[in-house]
Amino acid sequence: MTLLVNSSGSTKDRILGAAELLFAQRGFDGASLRQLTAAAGVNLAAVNYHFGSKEKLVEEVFRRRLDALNARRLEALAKIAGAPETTLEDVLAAYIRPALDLSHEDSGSLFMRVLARAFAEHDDTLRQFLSENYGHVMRQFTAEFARLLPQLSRQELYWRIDLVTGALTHAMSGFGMIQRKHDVSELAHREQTAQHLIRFSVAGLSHP
Amino acid sequence: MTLLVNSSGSTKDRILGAAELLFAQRGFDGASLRQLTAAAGVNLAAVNYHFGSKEKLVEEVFRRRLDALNARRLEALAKIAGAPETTLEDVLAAYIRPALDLSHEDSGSLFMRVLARAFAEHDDTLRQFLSENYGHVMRQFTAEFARLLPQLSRQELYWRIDLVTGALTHAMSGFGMIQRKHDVSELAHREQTAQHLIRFSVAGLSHP
DNA sequence: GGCTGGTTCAAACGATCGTTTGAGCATACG
DNA sequence: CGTATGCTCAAACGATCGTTTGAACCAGCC
Repeated sequence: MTLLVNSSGSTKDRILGAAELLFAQRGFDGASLRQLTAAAGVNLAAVNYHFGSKEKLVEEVFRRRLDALNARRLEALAKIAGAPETTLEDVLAAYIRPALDLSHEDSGSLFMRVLARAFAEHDDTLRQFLSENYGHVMRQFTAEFARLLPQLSRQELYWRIDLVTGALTHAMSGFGMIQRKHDVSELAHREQTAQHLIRFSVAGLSHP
Repeated sequence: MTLLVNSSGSTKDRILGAAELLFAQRGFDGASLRQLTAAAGVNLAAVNYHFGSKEKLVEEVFRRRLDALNARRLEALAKIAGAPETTLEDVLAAYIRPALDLSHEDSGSLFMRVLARAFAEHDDTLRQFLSENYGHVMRQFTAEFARLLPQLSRQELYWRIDLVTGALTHAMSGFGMIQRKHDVSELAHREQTAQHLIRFSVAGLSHP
């Protein structure tokens, strides 16, 4: 069905691109290395040669996007964290905007779908990988939320962050897929989406 | 690893129970019919004999729970829909409480996990099945939300409902799994959870 | 008893899975 | 030129997949 993804680029990059697409469409188990390498236009053995195993390939698909994404998130957070005039909107924007930006670079929107899948899977190996490598990001954001919402108990705060995370993950996994009206520019659409997500999250986090 | 689920009951029920558990743990592709029938303590061929195929079994796992769940939701909604004194809290309670109740019947909490998986998978066959059979439920709730939030545009309302749905699906897929403090009764825990979800959803739907 | 329809069973079907192998190819360096 | 080194390739490995088959079993009914 799907033929040739990314006919240019190195073998590793072609594999990563095809993996992102097929993992998003059919899941980690559903997408086979044969479908994947056929779509990438590379030999079947190339996956094990370059990545070692299918599981390592999955991790690399995450690493390639999350390293950059979370770096941008932390960079944006660092600019505002601790400042007295910082608002909840600012912190949420630091978390949300880098993800929406990614969704409009090359085929980054597919990645948010892959991320949503990983979120729904309660696979221990994958969860541990994500927690070990990117757990500190959520920890820093949580600390800033706690500072801006001192009236909330720890338990209450965790509940709300969990719910917001679920909402954002779900929403962003569909973003970039929906048909956009032709008279709305991509940038305006992204800005509108950001506003929806941010306002919703502010309301969910800070309600009395 | 997993041995014998539901050693009593009919063959069909044993299969459905084991399927719910393994689909929740390993996904629809990840759980094989051999693991499944071994856990159920039935013969491998029993799945195809009773259900026709693995895909039909998946549908039956959904049907068994969703028929009852959505019937209860609509029943609760019917009691309050259209009434002048009905609040957003009431409508959200009609949607949320039946799901939390299910999570504390037998192994119903596993089902919410399966549902969350189906939500993350963008598989067309499964989505169509759910939409055809249970789409009217969300449509009725949406109509009532629209009535109670007349100030919102259609587009704005859909955005908020989508975000709330994502939050609830995520939260309920983890509910029943978390370790509960021993000094908190099950009923109190469920009520506390319901309050969290309802208040969050009200804030997300009705913020200015 | 004999027969029937519903159910279970072990065994096998072809297909597909992730992974490994060893030969072949290209480029770079002595 | 010779020979390493990094990479690609077709082919095969054993394992496991969903599904099918045909015999065996077992109630209930004539």
